[in-house]
Order: sequence, then C-alpha cells, then structure tokens
Amino acid sequence: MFETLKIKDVKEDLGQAVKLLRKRHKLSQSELADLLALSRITIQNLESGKNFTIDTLLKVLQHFDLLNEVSQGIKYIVKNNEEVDSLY
Amino acid sequence: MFETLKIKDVKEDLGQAVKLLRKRHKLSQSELADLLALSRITIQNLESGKNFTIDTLLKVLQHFDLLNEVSQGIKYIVKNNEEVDSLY
DNA sequence: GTATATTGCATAATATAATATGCATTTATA
DNA sequence: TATAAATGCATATTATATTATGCAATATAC
Repeated sequence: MFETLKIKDVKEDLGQAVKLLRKRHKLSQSELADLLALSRITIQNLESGKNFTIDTLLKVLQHFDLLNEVSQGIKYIVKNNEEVDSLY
Repeated sequence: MFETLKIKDVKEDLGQAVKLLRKRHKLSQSELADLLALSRITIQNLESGKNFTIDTLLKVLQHFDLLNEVSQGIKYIVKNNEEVDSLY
C-alpha cells in the first residue's frame, strides 16, 4: 500500500508543509520567525529537513490554527493503531 | 467546535500517545529507549510533556510503524487547511 | 507481605538545537 | 535589466535537549 518512509523523509514532509502554509499566508521566513519569537535560521532549518524541537513545530502550527487538527490526528492514529496491533 | 488547545496540551497528548503505544507493545521505558538508542530519560521526558526533538518522536513512531500514517496525516491537514484559508 | 521491576525526578556533564552575523545566490518587483 | 527582497548556507556563540547516575516512590510478581 505505502512505500516505506524514513525519518528523514517525514522531516522533509514536515518542512515542505510548513513552507507551504507560510507561503499561503504570504509571510517570509523572517516575518514568521518574528511572529513566533524564533530566528529565521530556525524556520529555515525546520523547512529544510534538519532536526528541530517539537516546540518550534507547534509554535508554527499554533500560528496557523492547526493545533486542534494535530491533536485530533494524534488520537486518530493511536486509535487506528489499536486494531492493527491486535492482529499480531 | 473545538476548545482552544495550547502547545503544552498537544505535547502532553503526544506524550500520552507514546506511552499508550509503548504499553500496548509491553515495553518498559528502558526497553523502548534501548531499542531506539535513546536514554530512558528521553522517553520519560517525551511521555511527560517536556520539550523534545522531532527525531526522538519520529524514532518512536517509526518503531511502531506509524511513519506512513503520520506523513499522510500531515498532507491531509495541509490540504484541508487550503480550503479553510481561502475563506479569509 | 515481601521482593523485583518500573517509573519519576533530582543533579551534573555532554551533545546539539537555537541564535546572531555575514555573504552569495535566487526570486520578486519596478 | 536593474534593484530590492528573500532564501540558502557558512561560522561562532548561547541555550537547551540528551545523557549518565543515583535514589525515592509505585507498580508488578512471587
């Protein structure tokens, strides 16, 4: 069904997602960084697949009003996993 | 619809999710840490809502075969957000 | 009920994420 | 095309995530 993703791939997915959200809101890396009290480098590292902290990611998601969706997503994945695991 | 979540809340959600996944697989914090080449303290911090890196979280999710679901979830949220944002 | 394993939480040391700055390259705008 | 804005990437410094260790509190097994 799905090909096997690596951690690096998912980090790059997250980076691309943040970049897309930022551009939709017509913000530069610097502008977004200032709004979140982060440096431009931190935004750039996040967008380019480097390692970063969950606080950095959640600050971005909060700014784009996505915390609730993320929280729901976490619970959905855990609940869905419950059934899958019972097969083993 | 949804009450406003804070960053701290989502971190705690993530921590509880990891704890639940770990217990489903009958692993102690130490066992999971060893499997992922992390320290028990790092797992404990993750589970208890402290700050942590995306690499730590993704290592855990990879072990429970959830990287694909997470990647799909990211894309779903970004796609869904596209329409919402166009209203503004 | 007691022994054993697990977890929570300190402290201190180390590894690394976040920052500040500068500059080259790319992209957007006049 | 020329100019300005935005991005990518390097180095060095600072802040903090990760680690190692020990011990008390809980939970689990005998």
